[in-house]
Parts: sequence; structure tokens; C-alpha cells
Amino acid sequence: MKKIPLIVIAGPTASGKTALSVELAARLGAEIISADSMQIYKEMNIATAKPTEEEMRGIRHHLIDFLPTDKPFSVADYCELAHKAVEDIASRKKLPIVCGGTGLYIDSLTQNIQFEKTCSATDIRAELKQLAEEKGSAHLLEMLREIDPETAERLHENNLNRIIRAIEIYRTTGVTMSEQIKSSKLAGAPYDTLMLCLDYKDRGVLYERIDRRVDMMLESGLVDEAKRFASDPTLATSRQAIGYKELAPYFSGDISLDEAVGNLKRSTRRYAKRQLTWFRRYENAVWLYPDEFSGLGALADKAEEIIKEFLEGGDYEI
RNA sequence: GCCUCUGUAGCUCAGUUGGUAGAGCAGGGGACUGAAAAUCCCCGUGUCAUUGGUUCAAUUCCGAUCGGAGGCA
Repeated sequence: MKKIPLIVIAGPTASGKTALSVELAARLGAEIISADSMQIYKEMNIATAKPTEEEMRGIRHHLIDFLPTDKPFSVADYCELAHKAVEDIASRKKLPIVCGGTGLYIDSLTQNIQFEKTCSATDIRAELKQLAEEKGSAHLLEMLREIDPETAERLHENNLNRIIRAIEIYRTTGVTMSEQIKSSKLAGAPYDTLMLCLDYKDRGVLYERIDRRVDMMLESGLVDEAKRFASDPTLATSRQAIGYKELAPYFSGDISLDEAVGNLKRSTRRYAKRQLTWFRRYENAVWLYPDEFSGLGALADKAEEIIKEFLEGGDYEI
């Protein structure tokens, strides 16, 4: 059976993914599927740098701006929706472009990771967290060792979130994490994927873009937006967004706005670095460096050339 | 002009009673399978301002020079 071709545009925050993906979609008649764990939420517009109507230039975008901020969401949910979106786009003979900075989402989609059916496990999570506070995270790691020694071996004692998650998986599904990982790979890759990654030859240029973008967010009203989300403890996921949690200490009067903005820029830089670390392990990725091109047009020319070459090699009905 | 203090990592500063140096922050690298913008791990060679002297040995002691800060005129 013929596979669906999938173009992925990945890169750190503020690298110019949105502009490039829209330009390419316009040229190729494609549609865009976002792979961004925060742009999924409604109302969180400024901090997430969600593309505006103007920036989308009439290109159809999937999986942005659809979820209420109090709703939890997970990779499994993302994969379910994203696979549907890919099928939908392909059925209309259009090219799907996945664009985003959430590496976990990109990998789970392109590698077709299978997730066990399970409901939310917030009660188990809370119980384990309580236990960790009483007996320490080393104790939880030992508990995990009893259940799943292979996973316990890979996890660092301090990485409590992961330890809890591994125990949680076993308790809710009866399958250990290492078993789940093994079986999740059996399905194989469902798409022919072309991975385009953005980075800057000069890291300083990326960091300047980040600083500038944060300043623009502030001018657009980031402080007001953050006020609505930063101090609401019921918003488990959405309030973790970079841009909200850094401003929270300013709202509580603990630090000045200048200091909070400095922290926000630093958090964004560190995030960009983590994203690059994730993408660097892609073996077949084609890397593009915007600071080596004269502008968006030239960058898109190059990307378009690579994509066309890729599509010609596959005899697709797109 | 005189006096005092000061010059060590990108920044703020420790330190070596003389045997060429280490913290915090910044920064860099890495991991990643249901919270992932989350979570976690690892990484410190730098003309110790310049220059002359004392010494087996000077970043450390002494002198001069050049920066910086403060005080007195």
C-alpha cells in the first residue's frame, strides 16, 4: 500500500517555522498540522505565539486553538487527532505539513507510537507524589525496580515525574513501560516523512530573535493575558506555558517586571536549546539555517526544492 | 594634585600564610513513549591588568605603569 507523504518542519521557538510553513503551504497547496503542546489551547494567544489570521494567510491550520484551557491533554490525544487530520488532508489530495516545536508530538506521530487505552490517573499520581514526599524519590525508584527493572535502570533517581509515570502506566494498564515501548514500535512508520529542521549558524541571532519576540509579546498585551492564567491552579497544563509562569512572581509582588521579563527571556532561550537537542538526534533530517539565506523567499525556495525532489521520488497522488 | 581601596572565567566575586586557581549566575552538551513550553543528568584553562624586582619558584610579596571606585583639597 502506498504511504502518505508527510513534510515536517521542526525547529526551536522563534526560528521562523510559522512563516516558512505558511509560505510553503501557499506554494504547494498544502495544509498545516500544528505540533505544539500549547497552541492547542484557546485564548492562549500571545504567549504561545499562535499564528494570527493575518499570518495564516488563508492556509488551513489543524490542531491549534481548539481546546479549553482547563482541559488536560496528552500525546495520545494528540496522535489520535493528528492521524485523523493527516488522513483527512490526504483524502482531499493535498499535502500535509506538520509544523511545530514539540518533539514528543512529532515523534509519536511520525513513528506511529501505539498507546494503551487508559483513563486519566490523577488519583494514582497524587498518591505517589505524596508517598515520594514522605519516603523520598529513591523509595519510588525501588518500587519501580520491582515492577519494571529495565525502566528503573534508565531513570535517574531525581526524575520523579518519570518514575511516577512509569509506575502509573503499570497500575492503570497492567503493562510495564518497557513492554509498552517495545510493542508500540511494532506498527511501523505510517508515512513517508521528510524532516526539515531549522537552526541558526549563529546562536546569538536566534537569541536576539527570542528577545525581540518577547518584547513584542509584551507590547501586544502579554501581561494581561498572563494575569488570567498564571495564578489559576486548576489549569494544570496551560499555566505552565512559558510567559505565564515567569510573570507569576511579578503578580504576587515578589519581583519587578524587569526581572520577570529577564527570566522569561532566559526560560525561552533554555527551551530553544532543549528543542535543538531533541531535533539533533533525527538522523535523516535536512537542516536549514535561515541566517545563511537572504530572506524568507530564498529560504522557501530551497525548502521547496528539497520537498519537490522528495515528492518526485515517491510517485504520490498529491 | 595627594591619600585610600581595587583590577582573578562572559558577569558578580572567593582564594592561594609564595608551589600557576573555584563558587554562584550566564552559557554549553545530553536524555526524553500518555504533564513535554514539563521533567531530569553532565560540563569551569582563565595571558589571575601590564611591566620590572626579590625568590629554586610570584597570580600571591615589593616597586613602577595603566584602568576603575571612594575620600581630601
